[in-house]
Amino acid sequence: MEKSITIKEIAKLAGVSIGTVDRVIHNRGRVSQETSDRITHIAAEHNYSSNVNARKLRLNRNLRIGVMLPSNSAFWENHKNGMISELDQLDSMQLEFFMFEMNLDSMRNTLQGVFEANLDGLILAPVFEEGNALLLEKLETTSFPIVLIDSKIKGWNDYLSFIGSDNYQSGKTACHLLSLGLEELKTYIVYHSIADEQKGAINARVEGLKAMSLQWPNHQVEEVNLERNKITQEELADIINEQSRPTSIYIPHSSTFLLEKLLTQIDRDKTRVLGHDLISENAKMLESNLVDFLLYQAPIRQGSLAISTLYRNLILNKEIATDQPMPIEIISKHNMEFVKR
Amino acid sequence: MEKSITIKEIAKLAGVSIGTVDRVIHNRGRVSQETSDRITHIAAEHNYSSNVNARKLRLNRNLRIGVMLPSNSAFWENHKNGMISELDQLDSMQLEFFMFEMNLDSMRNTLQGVFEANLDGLILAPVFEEGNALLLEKLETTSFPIVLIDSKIKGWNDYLSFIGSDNYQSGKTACHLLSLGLEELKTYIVYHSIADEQKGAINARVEGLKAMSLQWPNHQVEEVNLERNKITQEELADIINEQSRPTSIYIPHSSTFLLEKLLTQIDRDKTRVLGHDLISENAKMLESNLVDFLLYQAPIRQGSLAISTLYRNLILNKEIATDQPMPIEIISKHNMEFVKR
DNA sequence: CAGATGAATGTGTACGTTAACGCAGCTCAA
DNA sequence: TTGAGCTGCGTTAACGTACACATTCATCTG
Repeated sequence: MEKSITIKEIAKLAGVSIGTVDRVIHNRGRVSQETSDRITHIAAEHNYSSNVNARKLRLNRNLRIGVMLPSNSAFWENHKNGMISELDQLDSMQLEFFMFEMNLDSMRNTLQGVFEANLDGLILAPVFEEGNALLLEKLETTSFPIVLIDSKIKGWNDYLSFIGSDNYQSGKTACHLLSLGLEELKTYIVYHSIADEQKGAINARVEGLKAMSLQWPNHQVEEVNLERNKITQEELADIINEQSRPTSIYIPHSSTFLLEKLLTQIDRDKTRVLGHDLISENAKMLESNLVDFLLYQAPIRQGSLAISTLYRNLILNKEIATDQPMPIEIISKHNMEFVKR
Repeated sequence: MEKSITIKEIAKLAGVSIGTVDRVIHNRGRVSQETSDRITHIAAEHNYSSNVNARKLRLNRNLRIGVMLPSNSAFWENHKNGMISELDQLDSMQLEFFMFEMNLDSMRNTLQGVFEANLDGLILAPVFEEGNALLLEKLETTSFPIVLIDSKIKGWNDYLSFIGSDNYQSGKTACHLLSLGLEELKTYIVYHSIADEQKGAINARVEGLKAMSLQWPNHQVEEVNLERNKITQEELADIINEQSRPTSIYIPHSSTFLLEKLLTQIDRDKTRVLGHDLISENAKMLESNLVDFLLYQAPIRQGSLAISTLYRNLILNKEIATDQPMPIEIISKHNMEFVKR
């Protein structure tokens, strides 16, 4: 943390005024090539970086950070809360939310808003895959840093940082927890009311679980989509209860709480249940022992990390890791209250 | 984030110069009571808070943060790394380490160093209980903020913030994981080479596990202290293997890795194993399936949180939560690589 | 050759806070 | 009576950056 050289010192070394140095540093032109080179060289040599406080004092304005998320989903509330509370702990930044629906028109509109807003940075959850082409068009022309959250965009890696967890791996973790201590197992992967924006994550999780289950011949896996298979929760409960083997239910998305009927009617002594995401409805189900574990990607922390990432980049001028993987947390009734931070 | 009033504005409102306002704010005296009251009143009314950037620019010095930890323990390495990497992401602070041994003389010496060092803040792990009286003496006279990490000090609550996890609760979590899916269970709590500074934590964990096990009559718990009971790992392995019931081994401290002999000789199909702390030796044991789970209190995050807490308090002048509980993380082979951050 | 043009560079000021310094006017002991 | 010291206050120079504006000087135009 040695002090960096100042523009004043550079000016003296280069034999010019600080105005000239300033023009070079912000390349605002109007400086001869010669002088410019000399200054650039000196700055590099002493690895100049601008004094954060002086700059902030001088500019005396908030950076405007855009947040572009799907609207109307409990899933993103925690991310938002994380961002807001982190912001509250920092300074010099303000948030502007741009919510989009999962369709092309909405995406187009929202994008227009985002890129007219004259932002200094953007936090983006590119979970609407069909809209990514639209996104890419715009993203390629931007100059401000972009933090991707939850998902990446195929074929584009000009982002500042990615924050998210590895869903494939969390599927494997799920498998491990479900089969722990058992000699044979039948696992039902149950889908119900899946939100579009979660589809990518769900697929990866299921693939992870399946891959892991193959390593162990006594573990049979079956997928049940309540809507598509036209089966009620009661009917499924009956099927599960008829199984002679130990069974487990894996719900690879956040709407675990919608399966209350199913879970109250199965034989919980014989069936282990694992869901995703610690939203409050799901927390209640842990509490009442309807669910054994939830896997959790710490959305509050993801949100706060997204903000602090931009703070560190834009305000403190720090290097940022391209990938910031989030841990997959295993939540049981007993550690849940400590996880919410 | 509306802008606060500036001293210049206060000065104008109070009809005095900024110098006077400054003296009042930093109560450096030499101001009449009348004037002082008037200024205080105006400042409060407009809830003045000093501009962080201007102050930092003016002072232009690093805050000196002391870190007081037990020396020579792998357990604290992660905390330190967390602090250092967080510091690297911030600015205006520098660390000074003061390590102590677990005896009164060392504690006395270290304390002397700490309080002669003219610090602006302190991060303290008060894990040497016998030394707490010594600590208290000094702490009561200090003016700088203190962040407690890992443990609190009985009868003293004048700290800025406490960062740590609930060991009693993590014992309960352990019990839950160990008994999951089983109809009866014999759990061996195994102690081996306990470091003094972990004793408090260990007791709480064991209490948590025992309390939880009482809720379930088929769960019998036995404690084995390898040193005190003069029993070898091989002998214990034999005893465990003779059990007809399913068994589990709970190691409530970080030196799980020292029990390799025991763990290689037990029947792993019948015995579930749970340890603490994701130090690299333990990680290897997860990897090689000698251990099923590790409970983890995220020391890297504790370290970085301690630093950012002081940053937010000292530099950004933010309110700080008195308690910052850390989640108890459950680590298995499959999510471990994502936890190390 | 006066005057305009424009490129290259210097100057001045502001951002808000801090703290050293200075200046009256006063008290009080030598 | 003098001057040392105190009280209450104002003034001012930094801190480093950013940017509007001013200055210089060479070149070009009519």
